Amino acid sequence: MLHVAEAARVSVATVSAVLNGTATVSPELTQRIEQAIRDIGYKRNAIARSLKMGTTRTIGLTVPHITNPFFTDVVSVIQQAFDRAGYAVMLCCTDEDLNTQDDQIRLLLDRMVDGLIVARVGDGGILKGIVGDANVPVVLLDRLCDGVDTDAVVLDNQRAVFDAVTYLIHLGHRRIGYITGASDISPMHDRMIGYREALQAAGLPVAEELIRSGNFHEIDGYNATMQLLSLHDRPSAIFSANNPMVIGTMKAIRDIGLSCPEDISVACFDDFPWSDVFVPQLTTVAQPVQAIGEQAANLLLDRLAGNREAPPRKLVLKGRLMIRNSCRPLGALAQSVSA
Amino acid sequence: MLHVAEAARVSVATVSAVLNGTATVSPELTQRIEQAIRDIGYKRNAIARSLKMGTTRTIGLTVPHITNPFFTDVVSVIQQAFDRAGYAVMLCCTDEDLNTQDDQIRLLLDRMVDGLIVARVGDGGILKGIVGDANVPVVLLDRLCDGVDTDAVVLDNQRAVFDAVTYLIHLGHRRIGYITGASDISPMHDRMIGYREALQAAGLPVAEELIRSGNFHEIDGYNATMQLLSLHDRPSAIFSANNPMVIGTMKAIRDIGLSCPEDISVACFDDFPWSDVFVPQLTTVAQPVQAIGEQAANLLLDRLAGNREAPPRKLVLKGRLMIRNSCRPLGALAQSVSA
DNA sequence: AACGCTAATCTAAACGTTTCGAATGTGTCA
DNA sequence: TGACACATTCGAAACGTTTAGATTAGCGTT
Repeated sequence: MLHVAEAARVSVATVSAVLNGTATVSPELTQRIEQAIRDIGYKRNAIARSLKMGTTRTIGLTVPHITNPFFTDVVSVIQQAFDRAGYAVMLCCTDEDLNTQDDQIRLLLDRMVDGLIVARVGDGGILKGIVGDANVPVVLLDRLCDGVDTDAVVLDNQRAVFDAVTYLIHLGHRRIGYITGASDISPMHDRMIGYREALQAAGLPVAEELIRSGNFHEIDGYNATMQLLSLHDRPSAIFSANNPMVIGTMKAIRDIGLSCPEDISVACFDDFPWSDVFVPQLTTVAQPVQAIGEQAANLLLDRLAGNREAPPRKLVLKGRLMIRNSCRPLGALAQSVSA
Repeated sequence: MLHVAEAARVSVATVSAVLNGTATVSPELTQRIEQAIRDIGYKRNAIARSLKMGTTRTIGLTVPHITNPFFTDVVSVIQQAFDRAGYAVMLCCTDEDLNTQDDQIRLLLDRMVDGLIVARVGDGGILKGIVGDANVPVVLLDRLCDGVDTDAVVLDNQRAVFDAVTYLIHLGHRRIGYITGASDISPMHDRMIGYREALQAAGLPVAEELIRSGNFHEIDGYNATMQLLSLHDRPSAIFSANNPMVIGTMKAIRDIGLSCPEDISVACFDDFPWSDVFVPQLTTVAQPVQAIGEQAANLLLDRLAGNREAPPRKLVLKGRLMIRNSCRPLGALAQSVSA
């Protein structure tokens, strides 16, 4: 900027003024300065600007796993939204590990991000400390957090699973296996409630041996399914509470020599682009990823625009059951269908 | 830092010294300073540090689409690698659009990223200007760029497609449809050569009507496949040169009332987690995503570590044909197999 | 006791912006 | 003609670090 000022024979203050349009400067000088900027190929140093202004126009985004297609899609939407608003996005993957998440949040705060969108992990860790206390607004994504009262956008997980399991019950299924992630994650907790309530609402018992818990990974889904299928009275349907785990479920079914939906019905949480391309076409609970991402971005952008005082806002969106052909009717229903 | 210095009754220079270990300071003061840091909860301002040091310990990463599973995986690997090295990653999606890419590269450079990893789009745009000229090292990912002579890691695309198409020919296929992306993207260009060479090596003609070009999206693959399948002498196999497009291919086959592999064989570029879970299990060319991401990260980290003078390094990795059951033998071969 | 050497600490400039308040010039009005 | 308002422009401080070079203190030598 100094060079530009010299070339245009003005002070740096004037250059700054035309750059930001913050004061009226004569057409003549404006012209000279713009010319000098072009000649020199000057680019304003955003770091220096950030230091002075106290804002970086950068936000931090942390997700457990970017390879989970749900998060992939949401990250993509969020990135686009902030891009439009002139913000950069720093992306971190926490690998479902609380220490990693804490490290990365520290990394982001050190770099003075203006805001944070967090699909949190564990019990929240340092997140609890920075919400409210600090000056950086936080939006929780997908997962609420005890003791962290801030903006959030989540799914009505309970209702979504309730609907899906009720659908299975209507098809005639009575013993429905359920594979979940760690229950200290709010969506997993809520989904579990939805499962239990659906059974209870239909007057069915909740058999604890049909409930298996894993750590979100494909291998966990595989092992859980193996256990369910070796039960002496094995389930006729399995609901898998997240996407990577259902891959494990499908592989376990294949490896054990069964097929879906003939021998066992499968439904799962999270839709993905291939859902209706292959056989079986999976019945899933689709999350409105576009809306989730946009709402999260909007909540944060609103705070960044200065609206700091509004009380925390919690947006709850609805899932949608995508009925395909991975679940088959049982008993009397099966008769009427095949007839 | 000023507050820490006052609390510990020392100068800021001394605080800086213990923070960075850049000078010997007495145990007594060290102790006092560390105590003050804890008391105050002081965190060093990375922006001010960046301004002074001229380095941000942040890199920029741009990819065309993060929802393409190939890029998802590579982004994930790269993010982890830089995380380990204490770098933050700014992620941008260019949406296969050159102007968007230029905007985002400018955004990243404004923010003074220390380096750039780019899966470029279009003809490179301002990329050409910043390589060599500027002080920020650039690593090309997946896609080379004419006129941009810098570090790169790519696949041997030509060979990979050559092998895949040769495999189809060995199965007895003679008319093999080929669906590609824009040919100004180096991988697409190279893959096309591999396709042509495989046919030529087998003494087969290259029928131009079997070659269709799209813009990487599912819908493009769908339309191209529709066209191929309505040819009066339709192909017996289709090779789709990227992942989103093969979804379109599968949907088109389904919608037109055919099935894979009975009526038409399909193979494609890029493996994905579901490849072997559903029916048909897709035969794919798997890229070594882990290696690609790590090598790209290593190339850049090496430059960041100060090795600026070494000539550009180009790493070419091998793809791997994952033979599953989406391609069936034809003619005499089919006889012997079914016998 | 004067000297030099080393180790520990500090002062102050610099990084590249923004912005407040001061300075300068021009025109208007009494 | 002098006073005043207004429009432009500028000087310099500030943002929070790092670091070169200055200063000080302690100690062993002669």
